[in-house]
Amino acid sequence: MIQRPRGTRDFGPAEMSRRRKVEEAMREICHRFGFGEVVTPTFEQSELFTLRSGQSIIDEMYVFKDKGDREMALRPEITASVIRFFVSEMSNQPKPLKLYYVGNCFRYENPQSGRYREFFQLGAELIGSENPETDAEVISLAVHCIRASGLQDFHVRVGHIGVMKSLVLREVQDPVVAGKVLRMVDKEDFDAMGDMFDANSLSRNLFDRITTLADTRGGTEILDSVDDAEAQQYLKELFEILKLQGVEDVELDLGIVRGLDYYTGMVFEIDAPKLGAEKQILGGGSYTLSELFGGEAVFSTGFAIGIDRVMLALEAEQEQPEYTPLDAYVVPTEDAMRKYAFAITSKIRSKGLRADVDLMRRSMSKNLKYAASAGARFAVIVGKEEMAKRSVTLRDMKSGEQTLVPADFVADELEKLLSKG
RNA sequence: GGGAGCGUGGCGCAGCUGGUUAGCGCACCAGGUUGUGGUCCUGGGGGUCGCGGGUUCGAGUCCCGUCGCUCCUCCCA
Repeated sequence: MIQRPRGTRDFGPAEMSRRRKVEEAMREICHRFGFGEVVTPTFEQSELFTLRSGQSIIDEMYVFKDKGDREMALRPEITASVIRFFVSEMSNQPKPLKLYYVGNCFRYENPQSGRYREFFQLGAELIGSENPETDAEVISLAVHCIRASGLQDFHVRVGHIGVMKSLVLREVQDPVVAGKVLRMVDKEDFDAMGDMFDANSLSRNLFDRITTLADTRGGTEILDSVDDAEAQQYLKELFEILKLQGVEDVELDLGIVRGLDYYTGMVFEIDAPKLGAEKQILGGGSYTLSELFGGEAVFSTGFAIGIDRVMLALEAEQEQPEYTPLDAYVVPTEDAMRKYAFAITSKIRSKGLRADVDLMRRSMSKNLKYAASAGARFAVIVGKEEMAKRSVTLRDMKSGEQTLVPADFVADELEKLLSKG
């Protein structure tokens, strides 16, 4: 038996139906916000990703040499591809550019709950603008996407890495040491940071200010305690606009610090508290990546949603909706009626309804049983008596109620009954 | 990279200290039922007990190894 590769999943029809609904709802929100879809390759030259995230990620990617001896990687994320696409082919488009994507990504990691080697992301990038309203627009889009999925319990945190960066760069003279400090803050490794402070004879006072800042979170009222005047003003405007867009309940969290250099200011995360260990369902922020890929410096703000985790969070908080893949299942009462059954089925399908018909030459009794277990909302009984009157019987599989309808109007009648629920 | 738990028909499981033809529930297929499912009855198909080795007269059961799954830690683009 061939096994499924580690960390990958098969999705059956019922699960795909739920996933597609969530994905569709999010896409719809993206379109409403004026974002257009892009699709980029599933694999890229691996350099694209090491440029963005550093050499160390090579161990966590699926890398391979193609037949022309080029080093390729299955994409571990999609932002890098979108920015590559922008730099090489869309940089002369009118700004701002609003792009979104949905796709599978691959990371060679140890699988666990909410973490897979193949996973799915929906993300958006707003390219060419840098100001509070731009960031607010992107956060608002992100929050609306999550809301559209149906998830109730989620938590939005917004931070600004400029506050921490300016504090560290201002107080630590050696830029190499400053970089180390920032990375340690990112990893919340304050023990190691303390040791390094001692080794470089940096003041205990600065250490305390950094840890305090990393711990600063709360409502907009804590904005007043931000001692970086520029960031303070920026965040004030950002939160104001968010509120006007109906996005409240956003926590300010100055502890969100990304170690990577291209993050410029605002950073944000959303988690679903019900998920436990892997509870982050979305991450984003503003950055400048384009010059890394050989373009001019262009500011962008973007985010990516972990669709798999959103699905897990939805499962954790709500009953799964019943899967009814068929509006009608057509049942001939006897062999002589089978050909009519196909004609009726075709008639129903052509009206856009989901219909199926017996292909196993089963008895009527078994067919009704099958119709129920296959999740058909109605059975359409095609029998001799009805056909004599050019009619068929519709049977509501929930109530058992039956109605005789003219064969020519099956689909219309079904539509009417379906709309009643 | 470190740790924990688990591998027996499609799914969920039982199988006591080793003992003869490996079971149960659900699901699937058929018949009872040549015009009525979500009741019932009967029958049927489907398992090299994850894999390899060892101990033994005999291994699903004990020992060693190995692979896989799940979760935690770690890491996070």
